[in-house]
Amino acid sequence: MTTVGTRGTGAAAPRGVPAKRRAIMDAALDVFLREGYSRANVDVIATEAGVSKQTVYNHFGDKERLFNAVMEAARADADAGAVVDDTLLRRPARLKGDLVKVGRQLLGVLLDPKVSAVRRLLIAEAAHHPELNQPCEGGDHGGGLPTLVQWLTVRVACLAAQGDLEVPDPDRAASQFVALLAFEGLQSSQYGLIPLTKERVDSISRSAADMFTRAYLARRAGGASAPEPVRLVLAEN
Amino acid sequence: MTTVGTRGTGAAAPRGVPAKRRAIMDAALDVFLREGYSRANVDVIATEAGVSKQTVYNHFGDKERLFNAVMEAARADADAGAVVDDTLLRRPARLKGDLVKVGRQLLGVLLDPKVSAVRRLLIAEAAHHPELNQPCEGGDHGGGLPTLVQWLTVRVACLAAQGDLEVPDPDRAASQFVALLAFEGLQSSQYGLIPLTKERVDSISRSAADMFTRAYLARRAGGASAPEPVRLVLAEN
Amino acid sequence: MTTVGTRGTGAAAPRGVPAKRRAIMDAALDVFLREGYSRANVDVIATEAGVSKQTVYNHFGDKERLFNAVMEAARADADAGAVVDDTLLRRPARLKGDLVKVGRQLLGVLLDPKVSAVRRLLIAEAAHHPELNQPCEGGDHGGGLPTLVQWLTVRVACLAAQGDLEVPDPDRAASQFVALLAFEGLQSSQYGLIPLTKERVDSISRSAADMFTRAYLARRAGGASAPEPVRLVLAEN
Amino acid sequence: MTTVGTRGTGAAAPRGVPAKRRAIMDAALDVFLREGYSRANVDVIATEAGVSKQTVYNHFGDKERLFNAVMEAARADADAGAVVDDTLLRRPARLKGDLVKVGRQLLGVLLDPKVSAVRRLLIAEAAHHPELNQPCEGGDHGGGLPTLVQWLTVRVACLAAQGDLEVPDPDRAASQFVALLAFEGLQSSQYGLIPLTKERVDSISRSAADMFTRAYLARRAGGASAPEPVRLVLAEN
DNA sequence: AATGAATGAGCGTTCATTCAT
DNA sequence: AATGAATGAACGCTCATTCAT
Repeated sequence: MTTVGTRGTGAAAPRGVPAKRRAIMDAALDVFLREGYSRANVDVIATEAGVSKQTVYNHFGDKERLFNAVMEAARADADAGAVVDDTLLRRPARLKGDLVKVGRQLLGVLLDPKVSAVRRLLIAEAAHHPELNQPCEGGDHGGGLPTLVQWLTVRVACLAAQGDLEVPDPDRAASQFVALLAFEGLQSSQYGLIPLTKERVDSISRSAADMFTRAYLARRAGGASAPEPVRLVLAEN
Repeated sequence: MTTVGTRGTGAAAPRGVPAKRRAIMDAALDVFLREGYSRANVDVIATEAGVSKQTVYNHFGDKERLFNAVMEAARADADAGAVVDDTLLRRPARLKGDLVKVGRQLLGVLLDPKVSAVRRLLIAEAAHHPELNQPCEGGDHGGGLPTLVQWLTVRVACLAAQGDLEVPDPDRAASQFVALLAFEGLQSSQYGLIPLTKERVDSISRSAADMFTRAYLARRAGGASAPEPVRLVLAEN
Repeated sequence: MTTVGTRGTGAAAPRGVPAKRRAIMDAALDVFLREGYSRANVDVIATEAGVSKQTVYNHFGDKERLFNAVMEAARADADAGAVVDDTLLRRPARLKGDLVKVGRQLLGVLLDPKVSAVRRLLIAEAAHHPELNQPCEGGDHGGGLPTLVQWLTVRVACLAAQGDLEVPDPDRAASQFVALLAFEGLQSSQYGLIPLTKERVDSISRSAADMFTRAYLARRAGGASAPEPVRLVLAEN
Repeated sequence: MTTVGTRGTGAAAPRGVPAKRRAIMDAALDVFLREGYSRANVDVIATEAGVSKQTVYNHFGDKERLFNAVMEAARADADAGAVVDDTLLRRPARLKGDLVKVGRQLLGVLLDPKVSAVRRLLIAEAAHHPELNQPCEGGDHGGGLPTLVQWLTVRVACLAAQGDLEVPDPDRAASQFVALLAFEGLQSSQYGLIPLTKERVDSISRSAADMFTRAYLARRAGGASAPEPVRLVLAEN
């Protein structure tokens, strides 16, 4: 028996159809991200995948469908990787500090080179491949943003329920925090093309956390992160 | 007289080198925005410009330089169009309402179909045409954002100087307001691909204005723009 | 059975890769010789070879490499065809007559239309394709000259060893005989462009043979073609 | 008066029609020799001549006629430059040495880079421009060979008349001497593409002179240029 | 006579896709 | 299912030539 099943001979060099399909998709993603859709060359994809060109066509029909399959998978991957430390934002006393940490982590996944390349490609090809952006409502461009916003929404809602935050709409507040981080981060890094310095990441995160706490931190006695006397004055009213 | 001089009969059909150059750039912008860089066909550009292909090459050397020239001009145009009503944000009593209006106008210029197409193309080609995004620091992608932020910074600083706002850094605050608007707007509209409903624009603008005022509105007696009961409740504490 | 295997029905219409490669090279040689390198049109070559243009590029990469491959093969062919009657120059008594015959045959292969066309093309493109003329030392331009000179050198050396010729350097003498023939022949025929009359060929051959015998024939008794008394005197030593 | 006649303002910068015609021809010759006919670009010629393209067309009609005019002039120039020291071959005692000197000079003019380039171009384009080689009978390819042969013929005839040479046909003998030099020189130098070392030139010249004297030197007392012992023996008679 | 702009045909090369094995 | 060879349609760019000034 020469050709074995998918996991026949162990993990060393998986053979068989699924492995080839996977190799093609990996190579295709690389090439599409590197070159863009129309510059990408099916020959190059086949070569980098180690298969013949016809095999690519047998599996995916044409370049367009290959692209769609690859980008869908890429976005799923990006979503899977969009996680932050789940222990954060659980202790009110550390709220602002945790927000900064959340910001740093979020910028990390958001500006990850591969995730960024996916996002740029989705934006680039949005007009020519309408089916790409339909499924994901809210118009996410490949960074797992909905996942992150959802997580943050829950945390904000909890903090609000505990009285630590004063938010009229936790979902909106979560989105706003992400917006502050993401917009600044994307603009500064040319949509992920040039990496941000650690200082810049910190600065962006602190700015966002600062505005967020200014806006939504509950104004009660001992608010550590709201030392301004004006608030006290306001409270007197 | 059939053939007129260079500036013969007026604006009806301007002749001469500048007019041709202009026609080429207009056609090229159309085609590039419609098709993207590598899909764009120089033949089509020439035809749409009403000139021969070699005339395009005589003027611009090659496709790449044509692209650069066109995109540079497009960004300049976008910057020129990036203006909001300059009478806004001058009367503290109307601050929040004015912020909402500023937001609506800003989203209008930001999501203008052509401006959006330019931005998408700049993002799409950033990796292959590094020279495109260098000049503009802060990494602007074709929406005249720096211009708008600058204007807003001035207004914020004035309001802060009058004591109406309490902002540690007017530039940062202006950027944040824009970030709230722009990120939400871009995500919702697929980077300008699908127009936003008037309601969505209003919603985004109000959310941004709300967060902004929550964060930065000075808390002094008679804060007209902070009528939320929550604060009153808060004041009672 | 309509479509046959690679080597199906014999020589009638050979199929397969080698046959196509050969067809391309044949067509390319024809076109290059007819038009020169830069006038030659790859489309025409493909059509004359009965293949598509991309097949040409699959096999040879680009026009330049196709040219190099074709010219190398053409020179090898020319060398293979560069033979004269090997029974000549073996009998001293017929030396001069044999030299004339050698001359005629040599001019025949030298001025063969195809060989001449190859030589003209090699000369024409020498400056633009330096790799073409490097391998063959002595700077041969496609007529198998080294082969012929080598053969002649051997014969001259043998005759000298027998005392029939008096040559200080057989190789040089052989080259000189060829030079006399070739230069006159090439000049007269416009480098093979216009065929030489039989009379002209004879005249050139006789002149060369005459000078050769005058210069190198041993001066001993009975030298039919050397009636000068000096030679007789010389023979007495 | 701004534009003056051809020699208006002195030799510094000749103006006027003839100067322009000359400038075009000079530039065209450069470009044609450098690039060959079909690679040569009329735009480049015009630019190098310092005139506009249309001026080229006004003067010469089209590329073909420009080429013909230029090549005709180039051959005339080459003929004009084809001279050797006219004091040579006048003293029998120095005959062989003078032949070597003639050979060196002849190789010098024959392998002059520009003359060689003209020759290569004439050979290259012979098939496509039949009118180029018609006028000059004997099929000369741009080196002034007929001129040199003619001069040499006269000298050989004189020497023969004096009894120093024994030549059945001075014209043929002169051609043969030139053939020995030229063929070897052209082959060795890749038709003038790579310069010959001084040693190689000497070697070629001596070989040709040696064969020539062996073949045609009159065998009488005092043959100064035949130092071989056999000849000395011969001289004793 | 001279110029700069313009033209249309053509060329080398590439690419997504399909046959034949 | 997989391969290597083949295809035809484009595409970016160039060039000899001409028009309008």
